[in-house]
Amino acid sequence: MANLQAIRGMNDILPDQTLSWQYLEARFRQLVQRHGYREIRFPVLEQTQLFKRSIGEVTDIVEKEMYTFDDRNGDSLSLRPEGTAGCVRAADQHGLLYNQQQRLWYQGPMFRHERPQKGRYRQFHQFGVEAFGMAGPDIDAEVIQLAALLWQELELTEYLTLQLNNIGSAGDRKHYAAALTTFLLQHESTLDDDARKRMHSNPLRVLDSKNPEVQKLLTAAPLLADYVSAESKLHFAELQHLLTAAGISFVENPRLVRGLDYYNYCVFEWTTDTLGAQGTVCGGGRYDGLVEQLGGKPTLAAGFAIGVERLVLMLEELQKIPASALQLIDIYVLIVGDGLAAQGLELARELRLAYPRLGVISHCGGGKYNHQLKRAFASGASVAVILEATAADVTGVSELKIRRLDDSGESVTVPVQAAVAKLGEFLHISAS
RNA sequence: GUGACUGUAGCUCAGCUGGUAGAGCCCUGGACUGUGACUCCGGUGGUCGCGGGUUCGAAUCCCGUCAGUCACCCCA
Repeated sequence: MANLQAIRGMNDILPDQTLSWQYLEARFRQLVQRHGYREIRFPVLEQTQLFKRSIGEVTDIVEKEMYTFDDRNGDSLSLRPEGTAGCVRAADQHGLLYNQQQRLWYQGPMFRHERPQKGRYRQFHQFGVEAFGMAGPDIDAEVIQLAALLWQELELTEYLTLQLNNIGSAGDRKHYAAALTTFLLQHESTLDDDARKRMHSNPLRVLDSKNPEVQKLLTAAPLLADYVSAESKLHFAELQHLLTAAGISFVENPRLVRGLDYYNYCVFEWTTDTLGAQGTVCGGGRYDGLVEQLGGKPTLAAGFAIGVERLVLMLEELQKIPASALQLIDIYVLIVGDGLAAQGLELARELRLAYPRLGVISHCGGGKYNHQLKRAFASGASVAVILEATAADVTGVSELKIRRLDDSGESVTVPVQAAVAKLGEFLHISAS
């Protein structure tokens, strides 16, 4: 096994962690479904062309981060680096977008070939929602509010900041990019290599350069805000109004330019400073042109994606996972002595039947009293039920003991027939 | 793709200037003829990431490689 390891950047999620994941997944699923979003599932593998045409040829994702390879028949396939493209393809292919409104959500692994670091992995997971056929800004606001509600349920609101920007239409940005390039060309000598390269391939990305020299220069550069259409400004203003009315605070960030080409009008990001360098936990926006770009009828759309690993990291570091979500086992049945296996199994079955929400383990593998009690404590259960045979009882016992698994050691002895009811009393719950 | 740091038992780590490996935790058996966590004694468990090189001899030095961590880039 020593030389058979997981692929770099692809993590095994072990039992200690899956409880946190399940907690988060349950909260998210419940929330989106209460908002009328329906789940869609689509393949992990698609034609490479789908991602090139949606995300954009000159984006980092397509240029250097996709897992791309040839199928046996020579077709170029890629592991999905994000969810929106596949979601749109699937929805359109099956007619879900034909003159309809749709609220969809998805969940699953995505793949990008990047150098792993905290909060960034080659296989990572996203929750996403996509809403089609609505002109917004009301739907934009709905989608953002959905995320805000999730933070609230997870008690993360105070650690997250919403950033907004209006990036206009694709046409607006083309005009702006031309003006920006002209400006940059005039000051080429003060640019660094990175900026000089991007100036031609994707000039907007020069805007978020971290080089102070470049930033200084940019204070004199043309502003995107001067090039975006009046409609997009109206849309953006109305969205802000709706968010304010909903009590959702935000900051405008004119430098917020997302790495995927398909966005238009409003884009947004939720960021945190609790995760180190990878602070973006959720990103999204409106993408009205994408469906048509992929060959469908023009369809309005908006959505976002959440990074699951990053959220789990936040929840764990801030200790926001409720203890109840981490306790799987409530009752541990000790079976001490020979000949009690059948009675022990039956008792555990009855307990599970009576208390469907509780976890019950019945001890397997025998062992002495001490050994089994130690296991009971280790399981995290709050109560032990102790079946014990004396020399005389070889096929069953008539009494058992219920013992609290804490320092008090409080216990009661009851007839086996009364065990189910007595246990409920002990735990302050009632049988179903 | 670039950089810095790291890689010794399941886990956390020690091993000084080279002489073929230890501790704690965990697990397990027993001390106290049975009620976990305390104390004491014993036991299981390691190709020292992998591959080369230097050397009489390398966990320890050199090179390469793989992996981890964090950062750059970019994003979830």
